Amino acid sequence: MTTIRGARERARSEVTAAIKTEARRQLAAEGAAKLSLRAVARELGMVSSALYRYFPSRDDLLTALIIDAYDSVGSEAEAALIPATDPADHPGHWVTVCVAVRRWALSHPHEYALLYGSPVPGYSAPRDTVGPASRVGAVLIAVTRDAARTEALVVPTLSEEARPEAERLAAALAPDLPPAVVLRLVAAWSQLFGLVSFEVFGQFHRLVEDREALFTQAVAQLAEDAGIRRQVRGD
Amino acid sequence: MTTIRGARERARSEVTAAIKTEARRQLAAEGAAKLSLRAVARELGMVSSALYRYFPSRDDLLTALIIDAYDSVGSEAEAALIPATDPADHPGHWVTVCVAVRRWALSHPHEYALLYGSPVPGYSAPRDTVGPASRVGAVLIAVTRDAARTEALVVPTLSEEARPEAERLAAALAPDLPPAVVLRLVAAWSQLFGLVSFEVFGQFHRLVEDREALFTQAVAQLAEDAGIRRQVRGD
DNA sequence: TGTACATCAGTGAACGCGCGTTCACTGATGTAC
DNA sequence: TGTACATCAGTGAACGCGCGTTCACTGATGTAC
Repeated sequence: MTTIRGARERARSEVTAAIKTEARRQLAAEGAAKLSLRAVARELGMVSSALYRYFPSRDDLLTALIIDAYDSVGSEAEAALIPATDPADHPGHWVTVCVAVRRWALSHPHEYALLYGSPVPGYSAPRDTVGPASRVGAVLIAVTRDAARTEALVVPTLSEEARPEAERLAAALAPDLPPAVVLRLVAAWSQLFGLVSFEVFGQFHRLVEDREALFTQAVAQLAEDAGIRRQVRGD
Repeated sequence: MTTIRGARERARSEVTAAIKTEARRQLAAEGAAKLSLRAVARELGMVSSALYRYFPSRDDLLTALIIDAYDSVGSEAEAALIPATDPADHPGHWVTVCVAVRRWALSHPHEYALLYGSPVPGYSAPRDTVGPASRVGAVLIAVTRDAARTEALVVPTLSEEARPEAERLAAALAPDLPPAVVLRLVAAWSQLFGLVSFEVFGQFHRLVEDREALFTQAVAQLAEDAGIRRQVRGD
């Protein structure tokens, strides 16, 4: 069929996009709690019941926004790796990715809160969010893998208590990496968001001034603890 | 005056306590968003307007709960230090404190979310919360100070970029400790809550099984990075 | 090419809900003389 | 010890708000013959 999509189909995707855009605007302005179907419809000059042609409920709209937001941070993190920097500087790559995540969070605080803050009461994330939610973690794994490939990875110690979990995680996430490293990657991943959350949620208020300096030193330490080193010789 | 407190005064503090208790119960059951003055009053067999004799607004009630919650984690953290363990094992003390915080969080998830999750929209924490909010951090400083006193503290490196902030933080929080250490303490403090938040907020769902093992290894690493060591000789 | 029918976006009214806060009041407790 | 007045906890009605969701409907667009 060479027919262009009919007017109906085109209109449908345009309106869907407009709803998401307006919803995202309200989310950014007021936070997830204040996001309401009625307000979105009002702003779009529609009647609230009309939105039900596009999203079966408020939760489904929220889910769409969550997926978009995960994709938004995820692609920022991925993009941070692209500029051709020193290919041997693996710790530098790691820090660059973390800095990109922090920057995204600071410029999208409410979307950040939706992803990494308190769970929205009564809402439970459906399966579709799992993929997009793992993109940032995947980038951290990629950086580590790259270090391993160029022999710039020092395997850290692994206690007997932590070994079983480390092996499970490695099998699930990166079977090509040493379990001790994967364990630290998962911990580092959550600690990265601890640093970001404290800043975004205001815990550093009147306490830390140069937050970027604190952040940079801390994430560099995370890379080091995971075993990521600067590459000594090119191969 | 040797008079016992009059009936009015006694009644007042009893009712105030009953309101807080019921509010805390609803907070624990449903989360901060669902906490309403009307529901609390209903449960107490009062009329909603009566609560205004005790708390001038919903936000003031929330503030009281926040302060209580900070005091609750804070005292758990402090209490974790008391049992007479090996006094030379500073890293062990550190881990014990962190474990206590994690345990409190897991058994009070909604109160945890109120303190360390997304800020409640439209609510801004008043001054009175600052003191209680710093108790956990103060315990971590105390552990570190104890290590320093017994020469079990190795001062980490400090980059030129981070030095000014490290010195500011040290001056504000613990002038007796090396700035490099204080910088890492603040970072560790936020990373500790990153680990806890990911667990409480469900990010480890279907990913990490033995969360205690992951947690323990990660916080032990935080202590090490801050320079806290086992004491070699008694003094 | 024209007609009959099916699809579906959007309307407008309604249901039922719960919330925070104000206000004039009643009646019990406390206080000063 | 008794009386007059002040204080204050709690009542009940009301204000004004906004929400998610359902449902019978109209009218335009698309499709099959």
